[in-house]
Amino acid sequence: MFKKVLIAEDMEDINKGVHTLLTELGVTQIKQVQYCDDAYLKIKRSALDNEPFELLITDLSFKADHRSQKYSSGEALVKKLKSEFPTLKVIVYSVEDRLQPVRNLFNNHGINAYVCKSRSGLKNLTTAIDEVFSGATFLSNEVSNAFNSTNELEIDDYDISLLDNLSKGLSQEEISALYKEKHISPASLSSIEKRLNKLRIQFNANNAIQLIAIVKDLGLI
Amino acid sequence: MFKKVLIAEDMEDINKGVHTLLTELGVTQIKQVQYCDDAYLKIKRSALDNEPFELLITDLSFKADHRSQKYSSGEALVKKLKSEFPTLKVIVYSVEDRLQPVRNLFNNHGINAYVCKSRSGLKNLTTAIDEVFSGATFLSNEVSNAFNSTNELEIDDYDISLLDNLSKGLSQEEISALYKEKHISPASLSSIEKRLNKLRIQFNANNAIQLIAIVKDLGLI
DNA sequence: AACCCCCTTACGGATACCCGTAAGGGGGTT
DNA sequence: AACCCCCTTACGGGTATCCGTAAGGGGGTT
Repeated sequence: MFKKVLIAEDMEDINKGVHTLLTELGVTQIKQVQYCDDAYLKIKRSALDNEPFELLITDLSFKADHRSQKYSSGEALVKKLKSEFPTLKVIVYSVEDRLQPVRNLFNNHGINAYVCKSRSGLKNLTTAIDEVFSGATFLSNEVSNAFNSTNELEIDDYDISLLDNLSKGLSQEEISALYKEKHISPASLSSIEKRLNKLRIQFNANNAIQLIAIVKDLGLI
Repeated sequence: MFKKVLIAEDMEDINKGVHTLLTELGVTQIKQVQYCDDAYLKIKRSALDNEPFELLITDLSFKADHRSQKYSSGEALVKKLKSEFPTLKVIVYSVEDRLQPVRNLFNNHGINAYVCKSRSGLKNLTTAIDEVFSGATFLSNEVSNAFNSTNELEIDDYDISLLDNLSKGLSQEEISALYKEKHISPASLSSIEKRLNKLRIQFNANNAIQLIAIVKDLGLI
């Protein structure tokens, strides 16, 4: 079993619950932090001291408060840590159950497990820790179809950018002008109309208003 | 202090944390449930047995699973309970920090306290329990300006209905026709346009698209 | 090179949205 | 009754959107 584990979780009750679990699993060195920056510093410090953490269990969302943070989310923290300490195992433990963010964490940041906080969250977390310790990955069944491929979308970053700009109040013509300026292609009004038309069909929306409402609900923007 | 308290919270780790807290506060009879329907049944049962619960601490969101539920959210549960057992004290303990839902819980359902889950969640919960026990109400400072009046809005149910129909893809003309059919006033296209114009100004939106994006973020619809 | 496919772009018409102006119609005040 | 205020409604013009059609252009195949 892991010997040295760090828990990053801003809510004290959950933090306590995970700590209890780890103790039961026989982890001897458990540290807890409530801020992302503290997590980074602790892991950095331990690495320098040649007593590195083997596993990080982290939440995704950390409420902002008076302390200003360099890393404001679990995602930012994981991104930084995985690039600097590739051997560190990371389990994300979050309520987030949208597929897109989960895919992103695996594909772009290389996390080792994703566990949804839920009724059986702690049980899943136990399994995840076992799996990760044995070198495998783990995915809660709430989000198990994140890699089902056939699922939703072939919506790319361009589509997201389009929807995002729309939701910010830009007209399609303004988006066109913006893309021409930033040399993003396609930039013509006509192409933007076409792309939005495709998205409307894909999401079964009558108009741009409903389209934005739908993708907001899905958490795409 | 309260003698008999029920905790309704689907996540086992938090549930456990709250239980520990209550024990430390000297509450002798603590029951825990992970489903809204169980909460209702337990409270009903205890009332019939003349050993009623004095306090309910409940979450708002309960993840749906295989068990179909009559009350799917903490709000539905609270609404039902407060109408049937007006003397039951209710503390809502949730991550939700949008002002509108909080206002709604106090104004329409008569809850006694609202505590945001956060770093200092358990501490706030302790205060809330004390306050409620002494007959007062409590509001986490994360949402303390829910009743600041000068804050946002005088947006009424009509506005919400308008925004909701817009987000469902209806054109303004279709909404007009719908309102005429359902005898909702004002129903004319002109009035609907005016109302939406007011909302756009109020929320600083360039167009209907951005307006919907904003009110979705605020959780108004 | 000639060909084909797909993506980008341009244009035009129908519809919807945005905005100002103005007329009708209660409800309360004098 | 006459007046005023506010809300509802009607109408018209400008702009944005939705949607079809068609022309240009790069990349790969024969």
